[in-house]
Amino acid sequence: MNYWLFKSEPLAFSIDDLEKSENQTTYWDGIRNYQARNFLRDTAKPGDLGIYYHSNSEPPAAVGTVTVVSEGYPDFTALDPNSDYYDPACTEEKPVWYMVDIKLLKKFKKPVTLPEIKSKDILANCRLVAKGNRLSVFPVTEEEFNEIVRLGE
DNA sequence: GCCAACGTTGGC
DNA sequence: GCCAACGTTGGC
Repeated sequence: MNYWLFKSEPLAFSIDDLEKSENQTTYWDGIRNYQARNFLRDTAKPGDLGIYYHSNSEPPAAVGTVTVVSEGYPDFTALDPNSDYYDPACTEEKPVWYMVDIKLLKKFKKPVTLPEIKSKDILANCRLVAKGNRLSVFPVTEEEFNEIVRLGE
């Protein structure tokens, strides 16, 4: 069982978009960073839990919880020339990029803002608050996950 | 809009 | 293999 933080710009795909999706499930596409790719391909498993986080929003905030509902599998948007995420280096045989499916568990009653997260000692070592963190998916500890959930309820 | 941090690219 | 240039992310 792993715990993750999934970061998304709400203008691109918000938690409300996820809520409106069929079965409140979506494929987490567009990851084009090798470290994040490795997490999705090699480590993420069905049943894993995650925090859904809105970046580039006012304020930046954790807004809910999700669960992983698939193994990592090739991100087909990389093969689609019409996709923003098209990567001409990818083929069906060598997909390079991977994604997982995630399902909404619960929207927080109140968003847990980045300043609030930064104010908690328990979350001081979370990668989210690490300087220069740019990964759009990364692991968090069970304690960090539970603390953010507690703050959001 | 600015800029720090970081990943990637490509010339050498 | 080095590293400068460039693009992107994301908080502020």
